[in-house]
Amino acid sequence: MATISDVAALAGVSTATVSRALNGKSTVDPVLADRVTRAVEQLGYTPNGLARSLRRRETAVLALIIADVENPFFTAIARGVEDTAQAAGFSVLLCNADENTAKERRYVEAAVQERLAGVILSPTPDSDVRPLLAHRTPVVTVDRRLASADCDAVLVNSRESAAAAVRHLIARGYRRIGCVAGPPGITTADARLDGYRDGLHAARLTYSEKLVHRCGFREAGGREAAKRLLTEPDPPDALLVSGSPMAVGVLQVLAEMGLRPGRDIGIVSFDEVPWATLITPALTVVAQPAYAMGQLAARLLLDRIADGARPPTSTTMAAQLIVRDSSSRDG
Amino acid sequence: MATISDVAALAGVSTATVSRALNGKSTVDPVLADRVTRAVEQLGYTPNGLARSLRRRETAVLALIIADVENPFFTAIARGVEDTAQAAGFSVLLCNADENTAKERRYVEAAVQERLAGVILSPTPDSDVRPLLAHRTPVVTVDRRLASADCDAVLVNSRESAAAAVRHLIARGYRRIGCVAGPPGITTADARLDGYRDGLHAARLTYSEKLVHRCGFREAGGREAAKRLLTEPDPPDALLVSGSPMAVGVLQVLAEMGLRPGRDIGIVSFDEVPWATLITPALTVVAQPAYAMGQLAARLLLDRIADGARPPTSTTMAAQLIVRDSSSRDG
DNA sequence: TTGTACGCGTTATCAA
DNA sequence: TTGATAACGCGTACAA
Repeated sequence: MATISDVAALAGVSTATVSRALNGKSTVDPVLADRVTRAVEQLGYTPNGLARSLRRRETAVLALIIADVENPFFTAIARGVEDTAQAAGFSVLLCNADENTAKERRYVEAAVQERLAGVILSPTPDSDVRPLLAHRTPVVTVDRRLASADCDAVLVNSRESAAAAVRHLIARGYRRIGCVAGPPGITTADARLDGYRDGLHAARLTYSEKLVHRCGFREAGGREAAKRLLTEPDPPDALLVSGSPMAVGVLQVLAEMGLRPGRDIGIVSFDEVPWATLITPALTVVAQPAYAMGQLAARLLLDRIADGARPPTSTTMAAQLIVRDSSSRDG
Repeated sequence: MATISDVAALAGVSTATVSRALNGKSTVDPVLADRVTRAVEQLGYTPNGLARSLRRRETAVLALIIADVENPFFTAIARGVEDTAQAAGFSVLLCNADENTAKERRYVEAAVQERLAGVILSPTPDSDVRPLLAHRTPVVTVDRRLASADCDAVLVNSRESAAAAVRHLIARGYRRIGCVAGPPGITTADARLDGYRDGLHAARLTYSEKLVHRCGFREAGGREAAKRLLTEPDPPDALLVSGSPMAVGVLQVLAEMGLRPGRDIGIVSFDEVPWATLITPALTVVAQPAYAMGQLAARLLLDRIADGARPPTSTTMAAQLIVRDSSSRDG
């Protein structure tokens, strides 16, 4: 593969001149610049990004470490990150941690090794970002917050929106409201559960552990939770569900049991999905601004890459309750 | 940040020994190896992947360039690629080309610059992989085929499965079958349209351009197509749809027009989705083995990275028609 | 404005 | 087995 020396030789100039001509830093004689351009074309020369990064001591690559690539919420974040990064000339290394601490750790270490410019992470309870901090790699968390929070965070008002969802269900006449929550320790899961309690409390309804099931965020978790909660002696008459893959599982079980959302059991789920209005009754959701969250996370990270000294910020974005018929008795 | 020299100095050995101790290539005196290990820990040393790649003249990073990160079909591919790559010690740079030639070209050039080990690509009609081939970067196409096909390809029997879907609709009594197809030039879109014609032809049904609408693969495309086809004088009584985001658009329009899938209009869509059984009637689909396609594409690429000389292969995987009620008059 | 020469942090070669 | 040293390909002082 052609190197800068080959170009220099063919153009009859020094490598320094080639470098300058290509990077347009210093001014070079138009005649020489032209010779360089020709030589580049003739040789099909492409600068070696590795050598360049090594020399410049910086990379134009971000890592985005998310819990599940197949969850539309996270892919929307990814698109937001990617669009923003791309516009700034950065690439994005998408890492699927798969809710798996070991995989996440490998990715964190790879990010350090490859000297990536920064990392956007949706952390789990056992996330360890110390390798990143130790090497001064900027970190921004998205969706979830880190216990040892010494970095920027982009969050959603999960607690408030969960409470609002519960209040909505109560207003619609549901009284025995259950909660399908994510695993303990995951900050959004905990926050939504807190909001759920807040909502009950505000209406003087009593909280019961029998109405709560904590499970994985995927379809299987939703199935498991629905089966468990709905076969109890005194089952809930409504459910707050903590994500769209979970909601798929819950809705499947309801169908199998012959329960109709809305009429038989009120349903509100986190995350807007394209099929929300295709099912009958349509699904009431708490829509999180995933794309905007990704954009903001990327902007914060790029910002911090440019200025490492800025104090950490924490931004909370508002989710929006979209009322449809799955939370209405006559839906 | 600590370098290999720092480690060498602290351990009282040469950098060569440190390198050998860390890479376990040659055998080193256990005593020295131990001193190195301590020094590494004490300094929090992490090898510089850039310098290593530069010296070794190879990278352990693949690029996956796909048309749309928010399309579940592609994210399933991505997961297959990622799992396989990860197991082999490779990272995956996920690039969202967004059905946009310019973005794709930037990514292709970045792959060359960064000397990535290989590229997996779902090409558009104007994809240009010459920069990759020119630099001997291995390429595997997935889902779609490249005109100038000098690389491995992982495909689906799109034409046959489209024909099978049409035969199924005919067997269910639909006679005026329409097709919502992707943009011209995209090989899967063209193949599915060919299969659609095959299916009609086998049943001696006449093909009419009035029954075909070509549009983008996203929700908006599906909406546009459905509106157009269903407001014609003699509208279709069934539709073959070329992907799940498209299907969402089509189904929305049907709902708005008060048409019930199955009874009023038979529907078969490409790509299995988790919500297929949640809608009423449940959606008949042509399920493509996306995850397996991703796995295979990654394996082929890794294989070719190891042995560039192997002749190009083309693998076709079978899609599966999953019959549900949206293609049944009494569904 | 241009060229020389050095260093970025590794790994590989070659002697010892 | 170990160490000194030369690349890998580029950017950039510094001198001309």
